[in-house]
Amino acid sequence: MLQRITRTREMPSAKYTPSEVEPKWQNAWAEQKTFKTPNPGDAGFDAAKPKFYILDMFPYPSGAGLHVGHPEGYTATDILARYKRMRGFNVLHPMGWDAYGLPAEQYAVQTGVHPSITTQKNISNIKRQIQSLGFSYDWDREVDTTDPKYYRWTQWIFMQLYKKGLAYLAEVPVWWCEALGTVLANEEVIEGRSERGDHPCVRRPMKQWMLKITAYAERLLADLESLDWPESIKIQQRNWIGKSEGAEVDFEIAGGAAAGTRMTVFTTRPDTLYGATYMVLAPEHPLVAKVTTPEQQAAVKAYVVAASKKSDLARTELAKEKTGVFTGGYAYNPVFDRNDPKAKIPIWIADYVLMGYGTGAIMAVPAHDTRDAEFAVQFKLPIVPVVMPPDAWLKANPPKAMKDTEVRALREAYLKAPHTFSDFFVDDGIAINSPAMEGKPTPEAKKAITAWLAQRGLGKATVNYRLRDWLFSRQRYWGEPFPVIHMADGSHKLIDEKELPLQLPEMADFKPTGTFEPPLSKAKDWLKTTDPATGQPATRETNTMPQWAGSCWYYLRFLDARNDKAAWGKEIEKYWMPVDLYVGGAEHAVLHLLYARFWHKVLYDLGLVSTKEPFHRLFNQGLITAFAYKDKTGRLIPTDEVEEKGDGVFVLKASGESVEQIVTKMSKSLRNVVNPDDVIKSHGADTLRLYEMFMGPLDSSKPWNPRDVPGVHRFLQRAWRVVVEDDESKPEAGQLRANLKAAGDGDAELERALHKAIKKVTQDLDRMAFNTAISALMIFVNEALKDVTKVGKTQAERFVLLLAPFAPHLAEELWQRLGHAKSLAYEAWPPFDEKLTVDATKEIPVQVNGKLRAKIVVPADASEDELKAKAQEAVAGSLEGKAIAKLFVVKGRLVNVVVK
RNA sequence: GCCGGAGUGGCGGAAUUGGCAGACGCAGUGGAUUCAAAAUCCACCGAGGCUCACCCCUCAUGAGGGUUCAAGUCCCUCCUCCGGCACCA
Repeated sequence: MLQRITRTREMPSAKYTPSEVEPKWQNAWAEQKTFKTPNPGDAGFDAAKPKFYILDMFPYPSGAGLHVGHPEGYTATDILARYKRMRGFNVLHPMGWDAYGLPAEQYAVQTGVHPSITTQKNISNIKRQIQSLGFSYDWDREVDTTDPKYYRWTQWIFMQLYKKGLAYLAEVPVWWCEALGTVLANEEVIEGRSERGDHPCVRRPMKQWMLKITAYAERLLADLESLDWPESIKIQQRNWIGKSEGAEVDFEIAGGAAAGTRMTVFTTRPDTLYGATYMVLAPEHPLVAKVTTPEQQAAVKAYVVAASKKSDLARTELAKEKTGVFTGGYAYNPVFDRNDPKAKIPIWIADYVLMGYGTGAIMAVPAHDTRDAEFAVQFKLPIVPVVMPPDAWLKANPPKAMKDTEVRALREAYLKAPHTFSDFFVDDGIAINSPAMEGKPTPEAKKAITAWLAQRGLGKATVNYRLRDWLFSRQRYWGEPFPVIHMADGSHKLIDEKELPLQLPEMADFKPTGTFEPPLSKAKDWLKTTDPATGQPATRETNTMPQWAGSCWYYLRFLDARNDKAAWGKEIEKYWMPVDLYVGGAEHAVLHLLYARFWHKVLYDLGLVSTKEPFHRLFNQGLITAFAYKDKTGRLIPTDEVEEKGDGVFVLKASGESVEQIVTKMSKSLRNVVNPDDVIKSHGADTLRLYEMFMGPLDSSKPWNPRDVPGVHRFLQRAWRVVVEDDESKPEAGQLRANLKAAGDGDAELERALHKAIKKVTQDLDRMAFNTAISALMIFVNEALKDVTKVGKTQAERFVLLLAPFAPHLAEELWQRLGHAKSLAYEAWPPFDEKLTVDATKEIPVQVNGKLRAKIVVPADASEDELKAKAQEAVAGSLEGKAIAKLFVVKGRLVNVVVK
């Protein structure tokens, strides 16, 4: 009896059963450490092989677990990792956890459960989910940013930045969220409310740690050129860095208390200097108090106070109308003689000028700048044209009364009254009313006036960046503590490296302090320390680092994750870096990718890494969306309230009212969220992997259609059937098909189909076109199942290897059943013969005057003459009585006969 | 407003350099198998027309124009959707 049960268990299944096959192989890979990757110097390391570092953006282990968007990118990288191993690469493919984050801390505030407990629980859940998909990560390299063994080195890198003078304390305005009791990063606040919880936030100045990313602005911009990244991401980074070239120009204040003081403005259009009819200072500008006359004092003060209460946002988005106040003061425009009445121009303050950019002061040229124009119109300030637009512009934007007027008249009108034209001219033209550069085109005029100013010590060419320094501290508990102490005299210094990691104090109470002090200020014992160098009492920094810190360098820790002597080994870094392919969502286009590049460049300057850039190639996967429905009033309807009535017609179950199918982000309220666990349970991990890749191109967003999942599952069943007899009514059920038991070449036509598939899959993997690669596999299986007894053993084997990166569990099972004891993970990728990828004969379309008229069957390599002859024969009927004007023959493609 | 990206059957999507538009999958229709069903297999499956049996014809890749023997693909104008930035002088 016992024996019988054992025998039954050992009997291989006849049917494709993912729930048996998948855990079996996941366990085998884990036990045998199939995907453990040796480093240079380790046993088993083969230096002769080329390297491939393929990285996923590591996830935040949220309590909600994985959604189907995560496995999309992870599956793509896993397929490529497996493929590259089979192509003979040393593949580095790690995974870890970006585990600091606000949710765990908020949960701690509500429940008192320590964030590390919540975090570990979430990590183990999400790790289970990731492992259930059969990804080939080297789990011996797993990292967790909240692990002291990891953040010790995050703190160490901060110390390097500090020592280089790239970290400093500054009083800056930050978002304070009363309800959450913390400061939030700009990106965590949307329209003045917290992203999480939707609580109101206010701007207030606080002392914060800043990192001097602006010192690297030029290199961060220039080195983008060398990267194989999506152009859209590069453009976003360029915009964010916002380089603009122009000039600084000094204006001297005329009269009053500040007479003679120089006021410097930044402009990208020094060529319009003769058109500057007023000046504007940001309300926070230090010269405001000095230039304001006693009569204007009250009005200016009121405006400055009002502006300080507005957030940056209110100053921009809500302010459709320009506001400002005249200070009563004047300045001399340096291009005019002091005695010239045009030289003296009024100084205003207005909040459309920002203190944080350039010098916080501008020269206003209303004729050639839309913002200045709006302001000038509002406050009736003079508008002087100094750039003559091209004729085409004048004709396209004439004053209302001057439509169809000739250009000469338009030019005269422009000189007299540019504001009467339908738009203000802000582009390049010819300098006018500008003696120092009269008649010069804008680019030359800029050079001329900049040189003119420099000669007289009145200005110089300057480059400005929009990029600001990085606000690097948060008033939170759950983050890396700064390795910094503050002395009684207000100075600060780094702690000793031997003290690392500086661990977070254990706390029972995570509630906000109720003041602006961070939660760590409550850990009194931890707070007080002494400076070992001087023996003086000192206090620890109570801010913690932002979540970005840990993710700025995790790709480096993966190289040498268990090293407790250094953050990573030098030789190891040299071997693996840079990351060859980095895959993740486009939401990190700017922040994470810019911060990581910044740190990497600092490490490069310190000689700690060997490459200038961390991520050579970047690929953004698209969003996975879902279907929902919309009724006539535009109301969104959850999926489960709708049924389909044939071809694209959907109606409400309750009323029968017809609704429209639309695509949305997955959301709980629309009940269209897909949980990967459910898909694995119903169809298996290989089906989930395959469906995610089959949906469409990796980089485009596409809707999840539950109805399509069984389609790819059926394909896997068919693939199984190529190898295994699955008819349970037959005595040989569950066995290898008879034609596969002995070596054999298989069918010659099928061999061609196989070579076609190998070629297509190989080429498609090289261009990351997974959907079409899978389609090629399907075509082969369809071909093979036309007569499954014709499949030869090596054909089956090569097909299984081809399938392996996509559906690794199924492939391993079939590989084993084909008689192999070892995993196929390191088997050589099957080669193809170009000659066998084309059929012996080909069907060629024949067109007459571009319209399809016939098809001819010719040998694949038929000559042009042969095609010509056959084609004319085929369309003889259509050619009757007509003269052939021309004959186009595209070899192997088509013939087009042009007749008159 | 500015900068990107995209519009192809009922649905997801294919289509090397301009060369048969709709690969592959889903859904649908008809049939085989079955006591029946599931599963599986076979056939059909853009729209319209034709003496819808066979052949064949016309139209069709968001709209309109253009270049070309030939346009989903190249050029111009416009529309719609998605993403990013938003007074940066």
